[in-house]
Amino acid sequence: MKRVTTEDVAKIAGVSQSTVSRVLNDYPYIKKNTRDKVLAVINELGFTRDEIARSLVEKRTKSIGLILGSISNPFFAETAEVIIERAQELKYDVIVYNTGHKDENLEQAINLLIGKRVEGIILTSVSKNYTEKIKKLHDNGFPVLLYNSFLDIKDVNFIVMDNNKGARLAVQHLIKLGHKKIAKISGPSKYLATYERTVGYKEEMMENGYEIDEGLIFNSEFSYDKIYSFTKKLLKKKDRPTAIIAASDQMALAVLDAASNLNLKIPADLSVVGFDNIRLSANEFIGLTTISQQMDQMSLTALEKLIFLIENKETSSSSIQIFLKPELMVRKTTGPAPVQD
Amino acid sequence: MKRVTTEDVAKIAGVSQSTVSRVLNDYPYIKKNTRDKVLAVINELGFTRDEIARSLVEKRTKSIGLILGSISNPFFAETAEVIIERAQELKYDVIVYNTGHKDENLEQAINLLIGKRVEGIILTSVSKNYTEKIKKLHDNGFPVLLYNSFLDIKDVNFIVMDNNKGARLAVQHLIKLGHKKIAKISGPSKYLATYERTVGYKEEMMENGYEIDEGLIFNSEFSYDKIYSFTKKLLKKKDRPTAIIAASDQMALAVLDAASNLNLKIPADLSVVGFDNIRLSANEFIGLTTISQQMDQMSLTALEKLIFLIENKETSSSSIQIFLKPELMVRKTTGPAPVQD
DNA sequence: CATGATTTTGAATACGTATTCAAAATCAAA
DNA sequence: TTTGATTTTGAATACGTATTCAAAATCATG
Repeated sequence: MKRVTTEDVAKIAGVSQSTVSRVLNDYPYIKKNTRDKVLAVINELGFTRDEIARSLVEKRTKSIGLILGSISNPFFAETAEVIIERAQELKYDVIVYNTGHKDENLEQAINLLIGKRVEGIILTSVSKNYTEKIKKLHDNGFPVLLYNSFLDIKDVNFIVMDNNKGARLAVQHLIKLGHKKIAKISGPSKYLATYERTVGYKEEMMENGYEIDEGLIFNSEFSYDKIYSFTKKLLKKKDRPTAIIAASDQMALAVLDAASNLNLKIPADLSVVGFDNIRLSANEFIGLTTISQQMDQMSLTALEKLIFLIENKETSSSSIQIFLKPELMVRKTTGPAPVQD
Repeated sequence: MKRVTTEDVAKIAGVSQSTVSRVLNDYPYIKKNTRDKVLAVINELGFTRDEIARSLVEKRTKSIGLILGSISNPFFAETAEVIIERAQELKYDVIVYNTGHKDENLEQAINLLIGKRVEGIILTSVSKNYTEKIKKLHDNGFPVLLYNSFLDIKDVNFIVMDNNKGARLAVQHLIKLGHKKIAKISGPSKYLATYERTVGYKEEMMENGYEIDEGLIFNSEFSYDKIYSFTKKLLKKKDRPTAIIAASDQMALAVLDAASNLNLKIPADLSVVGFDNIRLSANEFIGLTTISQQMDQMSLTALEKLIFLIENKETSSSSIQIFLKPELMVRKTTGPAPVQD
């Protein structure tokens, strides 16, 4: 499949390469006659412009990078969907990487994306270990946007939920329902969001006069199997918790699964709260009580802000820092605390 | 952020641009001395090779396109995850598009990807309307792989499940459980897979001595809301079906949701079978009976076959056509037919 | 139809890299 | 040391496009 170039088109149309290029770019000063001739040849040969070559001279690739923790988690999938669709509308394409929450993959993904000259990157799930790397990118004027992920860097662009508040909402809700033994299963401790939520949980517990039982706070990888088996172990204990706050809706599903395996009734025996409000949570068959992140809006904003950063790189210098308000969505997986023996 | 080029590096290191390029590409004949000098400068300046320029001369982009129907459907999300991760290992990057099952988006995505000079495309959800377009690509020697999607084109590469057989498995299972009124909610009729499954359904019904009730066969878009409200209407009827075969697990979830809303017990009042076997289906809390597509293997194979096609474009000419065997996964959403009044 | 303004075109160049070709430097052997 | 082979380097060019700059063609006006 020999590539057809503007040169080829030019030769056949009997004009110069520059003229062909002009036709492609809708230059004003082209005789209708030649334009038609060129377009005809373009059509005939099935010419398509080589965007790679174009990128080289334009110094623009019209593509962005999207680095996700794990696409199979609906939180990321739904995010990706919104971002990718909106990007297509804006004529950007999206190179997606999936880190599987592994730091080395994140590092590699960033490097490859920079090499491919993407014009900006949306990053989810950035661990504390990468603070320096992100800072350097940002300081170099490269548009980076942290999504649902927070780092302690001055001026870096991010869009996140107020994690502390989110955790507090979950705790408040459960306390109101009479729960005293509330477990918290968090994500890996390398994420700052994890830390903040844990702090929120602790603060809210204490402000309500409960002591913090460190034995009820866990960090875990985002692996279904790990959460599942871990939860089972937890729920088999004599003094098991009556409620569990999971770090994400997906985790919550694994928790529900474990509970189901032990024949615990939800919410009669156990209340479960998730985080994210993925679409599935609203499914009446499941009805997961959760802390909503306004995902659709968050991801749409993320994309648009990134594009804004890209297209106003020179002029604007202010950074974008958005905190979204979390919201409690009460559904079927939470209920009054059971009277324990 | 002025870009650092090999030229810049060369100047500072006191060598020629070609030498820098050679160092980057691990050419054998470079004096240790100069190599070290160059590498030092590269490091110091934070040089990263411009893969765009490289692509232009190498005539390779090391990137592929992935066109999905809807990433928020776990079937596609899980597929994407496997493909993207394996691609990263093989040093390819993946430009993802989401068509939302809209033909015009598919068309645009293909064009943009071709423009970006991706070396191959994995396509899901290709409607019949695009047979010609795909055929042309394929005939031009461009590596295209249809994933879970079938078109009536000679020699085109695809990897699909045996849809007819899959539908038959579902029907067999339900018939064995005593169901007589089995509804089939299919995807849009523009997909050949839809057609094949419907045929499988009909054939199996007839071979078991049941008459085909066209009033029990429906085509619907993959929209949660549509499926939900449609199913509710269907289930409110006096002579409602006792079992429903959905076109995908995600659809099945909407069906379950509708049933739940009507207070129908699953599977006592209604049996539901899905298609795909997304991970969530195995969740004990849900336990969806479904037809498994061996998704992980299917997507891994898809990527590797596409790469094979790319890297052996010249030599090999045989096409890749893989039919995977569907498998029935019996779980909690199917049970004996209720005795109806 | 001459003139100047305007429209239309082509030749040449740049983008950043890899590679060819030839020259320069180094080395080994006599 | 000289020779011939070998290693190491640089200059020039190509990849496919966009754009500058100047020349050619066309037009309007007197």
